[in-house]
Amino acid sequence: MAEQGGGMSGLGCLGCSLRQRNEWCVLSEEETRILSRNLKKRQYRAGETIFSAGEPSHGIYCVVSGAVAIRKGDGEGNAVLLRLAYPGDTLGYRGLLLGENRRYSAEALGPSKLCFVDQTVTRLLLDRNSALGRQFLRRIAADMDEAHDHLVRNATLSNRGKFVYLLLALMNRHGRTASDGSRFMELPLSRRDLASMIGARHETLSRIIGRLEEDGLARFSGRTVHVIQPHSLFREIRPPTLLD
Amino acid sequence: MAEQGGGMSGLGCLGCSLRQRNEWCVLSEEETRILSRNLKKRQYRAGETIFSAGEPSHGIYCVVSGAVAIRKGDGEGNAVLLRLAYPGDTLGYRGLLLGENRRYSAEALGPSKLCFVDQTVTRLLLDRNSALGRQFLRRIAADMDEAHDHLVRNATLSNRGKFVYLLLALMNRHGRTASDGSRFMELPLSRRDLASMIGARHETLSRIIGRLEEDGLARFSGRTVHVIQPHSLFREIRPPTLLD
DNA sequence: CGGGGGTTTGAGTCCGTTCAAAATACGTGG
DNA sequence: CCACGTATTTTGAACGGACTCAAACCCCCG
Repeated sequence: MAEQGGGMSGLGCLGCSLRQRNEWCVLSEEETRILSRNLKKRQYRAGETIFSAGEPSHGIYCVVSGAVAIRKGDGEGNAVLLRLAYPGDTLGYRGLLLGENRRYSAEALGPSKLCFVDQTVTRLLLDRNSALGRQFLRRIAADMDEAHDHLVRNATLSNRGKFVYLLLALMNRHGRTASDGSRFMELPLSRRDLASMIGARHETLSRIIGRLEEDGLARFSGRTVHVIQPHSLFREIRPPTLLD
Repeated sequence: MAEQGGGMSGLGCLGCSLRQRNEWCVLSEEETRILSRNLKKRQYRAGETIFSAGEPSHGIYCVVSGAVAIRKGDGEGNAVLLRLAYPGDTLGYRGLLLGENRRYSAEALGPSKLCFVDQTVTRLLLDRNSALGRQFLRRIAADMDEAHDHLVRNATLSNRGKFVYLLLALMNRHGRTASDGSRFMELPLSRRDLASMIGARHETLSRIIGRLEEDGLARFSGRTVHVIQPHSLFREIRPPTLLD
């Protein structure tokens, strides 16, 4: 039977459709077989933690299906949701590269499947195939850009602006377009987590959501969001530009 | 004559003391000579711009002496000072890796010396010596950690907290300890830039500085800062922890 | 001496937080 | 299937922080 989102049982990584799009795509058939034989695939339940901050890094994870939340604390008990990871994303490469303990934790948002690749196997492949290292470089460089953009938005936008941006980003991933052109989605996150992503209290987020509804920009009901005119949300974050 | 902070004229990179501590340290003597022959060293005046966002990436820069401000705009004219780069730091590797235009700009804060390494030379060395790629991976991974910590602080700390943190970080780089144990420094940045680093208006920063002085935590006069008890500043950002 | 940038200060307003309580959804066991 | 307890979400009121707009100030430089 074909597995959902992942590979065909018999072929291992060779049959994994994700491999086309992530860093492992540069591996030869032989190398891919090495990878296949040495990874552990595992199913996680919703809310289950994949790894936690502070524990030693034994290898990297590759998201096969589902979604994963990357959380990071500041040592005072405050935890922030840094970003979400989706099928094809690779987690935990930094611990591997720097030989440090994990600096953040990863938690399955819904039922999710992940592959674990041991440190020694990764190193082996990294040595065998120098293109793999280059792929990781590109990946991290892209992640870096994202983090920097995030920093700029945080310094620039209001809480409302940050939330609107987040909403549009989530819509890109999780949204579907209705027949009338409006868009809707199931939020993959609790309000608490949404709030922590924009660095605000959950009460504040509640009010922001309230105001967004008043303004007719979106309708929220439980975890489903409905955006009538996505365009008007864009105007929120790219505000009154006179020349445009 | 020995050059300040950099290398000895005759030896090129081989004599560069910085090489010990940055990613180029893994190059062989032969490779280092290739590097030497193909880089352009240049002096920048205070405020001079090294490269700007949007222009194509032709290579990477290595800070030899001085300090460099990394600025990034959000497309609306708001520019944020992301971080400072110091001797030994390498700039602009992302454009190189992703083959994209520069996404931020770099400006010399004071008189600074930088080496420029062309794209083709970097690629050549990257191909010749796979350890160099690994070094860059480690470097970016570390930068990434820094960016993520920055994100968490932004989501967690108040403006005052963020500024105190910034002050302590700058003190680490630029500070000197007086005979009585207090510490002082020349700020390398204008208040405007300091404000943009914590994502606040410059007026707000002024008031924060005022309050810091009222509270006896620091004394500001022009660009010189004097911190009597650095310890009490630490208490500001690692707040009332009961068990400690 | 007169700009001009950078910096400080002031007043008013809005936004975001805190603390507290009510309302709603959710999962479990009866 | 319902009742219950728990966790999440919403709402309220009061406070404080941060922003805007504006004016004054300062200091350096021509």
